[in-house]
Amino acid sequence: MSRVGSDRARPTRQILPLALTPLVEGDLATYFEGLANPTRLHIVERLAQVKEARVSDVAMLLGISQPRMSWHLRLLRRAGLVLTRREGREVFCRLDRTSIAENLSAFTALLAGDGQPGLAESRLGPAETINPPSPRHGVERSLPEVI
Amino acid sequence: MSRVGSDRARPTRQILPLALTPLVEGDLATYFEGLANPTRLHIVERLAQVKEARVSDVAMLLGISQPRMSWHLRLLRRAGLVLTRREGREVFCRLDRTSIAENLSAFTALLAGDGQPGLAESRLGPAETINPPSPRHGVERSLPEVI
DNA sequence: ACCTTTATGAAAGAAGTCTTTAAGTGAGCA
DNA sequence: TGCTCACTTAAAGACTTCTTTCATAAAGGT
Repeated sequence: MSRVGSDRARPTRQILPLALTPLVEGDLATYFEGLANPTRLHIVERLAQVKEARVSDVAMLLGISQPRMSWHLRLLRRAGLVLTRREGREVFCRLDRTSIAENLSAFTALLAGDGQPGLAESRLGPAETINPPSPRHGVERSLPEVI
Repeated sequence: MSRVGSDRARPTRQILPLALTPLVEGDLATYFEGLANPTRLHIVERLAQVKEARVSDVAMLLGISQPRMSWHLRLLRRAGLVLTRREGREVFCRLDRTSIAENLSAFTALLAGDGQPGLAESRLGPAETINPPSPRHGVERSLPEVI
């Protein structure tokens, strides 16, 4: 996409006036971008097992260089997946479980079909009986306690 | 990444022998890649509201060209987010809610710290009392019913 | 002050994503 | 058979992401 700023820069949000921004999709896309890479998923996996760890320890354990670790850490922070904290000359990172939970439940809300139905019933295919008739059939808003 | 094959091609899985593949990270990264783009999130959002819809209807509603729709549909299929079905000369698409739920719970399992602890307790930071002491503190394996 | 350790930043190049235009495929209809 | 509709695929180019190498900053020990 476009964002190149210094960490908290978001593409869509930054340009459009607040009232017109899609909001949800922009933020969620940034969030999932943080997870859309094997290296970053490895980092997340490690941090999930260990609560908090020194940046260089994680880098060494995953066998990646220091600048590379730093790059991915930046994306992870921007995505709201990881928090970092300086202590002396070391930096510790850990999962931002609150933000993670918020984004996940925003996503499940999206899956549940929240928002205006758009091309609702009128634009359904001919053979339209795949799912049994239920007001909003599938996804449920369970999971808000995923932290 | 690398995958360019004809839709179901996955990078890591395809090359390494089955027993040695990282599995989780590779698949999850592909899955999240499908969600890491505003256009695709819009498609997913629409499909969540409507169960099933003609490809061209979704494209028109989102104001994107047909090839562009097709491109994103391919990534969505590869990510296990969307299923398509041909009927006559029209193609209908819908969310693959089973696959979505599987991937989401794989992710929450990862967040819960499943797998060997790696650099576990020995590598924790000095001021280590951010979270109250609980066996595996945060994320819970709730959500398997997210379809 | 100097030196060491650790983290971040910048630049450059390879690789990947995304979009458009144009061509190809499959299914229905004349 | 030919024509049209509804999609998919190919090719090319613009733009991003990712990685490496080199340089800078920040903190602490000597």
